Amino acid sequence: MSGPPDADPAWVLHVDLDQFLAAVEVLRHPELAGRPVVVGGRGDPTQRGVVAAASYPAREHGVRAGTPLRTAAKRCPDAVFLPADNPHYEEVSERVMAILRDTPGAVVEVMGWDEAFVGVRTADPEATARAIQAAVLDGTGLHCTVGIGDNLLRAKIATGFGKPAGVHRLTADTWDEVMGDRPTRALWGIGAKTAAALAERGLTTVRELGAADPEALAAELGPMLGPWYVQLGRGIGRREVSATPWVRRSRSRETTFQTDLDDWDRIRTETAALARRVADDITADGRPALRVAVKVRFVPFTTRSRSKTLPTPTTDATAFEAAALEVLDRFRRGRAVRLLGVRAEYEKP
DNA sequence: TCTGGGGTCCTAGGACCC
DNA sequence: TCTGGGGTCCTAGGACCC
Repeated sequence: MSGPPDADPAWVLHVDLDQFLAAVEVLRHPELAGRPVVVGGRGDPTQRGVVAAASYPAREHGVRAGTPLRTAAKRCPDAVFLPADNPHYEEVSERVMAILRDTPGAVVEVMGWDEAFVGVRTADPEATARAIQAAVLDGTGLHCTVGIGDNLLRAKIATGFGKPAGVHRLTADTWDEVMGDRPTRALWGIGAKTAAALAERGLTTVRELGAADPEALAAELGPMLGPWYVQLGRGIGRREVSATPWVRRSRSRETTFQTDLDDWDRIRTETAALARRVADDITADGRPALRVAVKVRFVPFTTRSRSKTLPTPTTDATAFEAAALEVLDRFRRGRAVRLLGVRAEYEKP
């Protein structure tokens, strides 16, 4: 499917909305502009919960996604705390994605509420990036950053250099110069645990990882993961943006309780309620569940899961609930519980 | 720092079958 | 009788991402 010889080159643009949830809240509460805004949980910093998004003024106080709300309130007492309003964010996100799809010649692959890859053929990707920024701002009032790359990995990483509201390009030509000396943690797909595991093997920088032996890492870190990490170190990744609609593999609901649960009857009741919510979701999806899983987080924070393949795939709420309770009863009782979760798994697409 | 909620994919061991 | 090898499914856990 290569184009004519003089066709414009293919580029991957990674479009990422800046401080998305906080920006959306400021849009509908204009008096909050310029103030530290923290979105997360029920919007009550005395309750259990973490920050889903913080505005830049809040980030200056060390508040970021994942910070416990209580901690955020200590670090930034002047912050405005708001509950997460997911349905609204979904709606705004849809409008943004529609704007991206209106980009001439664009293939759009949505990655989440606030980001998407856009594949385009052009001689001037920066111009396309600026046009997208202008269209998104004009259509929604939101700012975004655009990373430009010769594959998805590099475009995604480029975005980090363009924040906020900028455009940045990262390609094979500049990879080593820009990324070579950085820690492996800077790569998309390498988290704290993997970075530590790599460091134990003497691989601390992106350059070192890229020069590592894939076979050796396969033996130590997994047959697929090991070689993939080396590819990451080299900046190699998928080049084609896919517009194929995403097909979900599972549905889940979970709750952290404000006070720990001791009573097993109550734990069963709560599990049954979660199972019914999941059953509603799978009914809405119109796909039978093949498997049910129950997750229990015990005090202080030990998390365990149990699951079973259903004798018959089902969308029936009563059967699903009964199966969830059956799985729950396989846990050891007697320890206090802070979180319960129920998940349904679908057939592989 | 006292740690949400919703997802995806990979790994490894055991069961089971031929 | 004491011993193969491959394939697939099931299950639990880990790691990562938004």
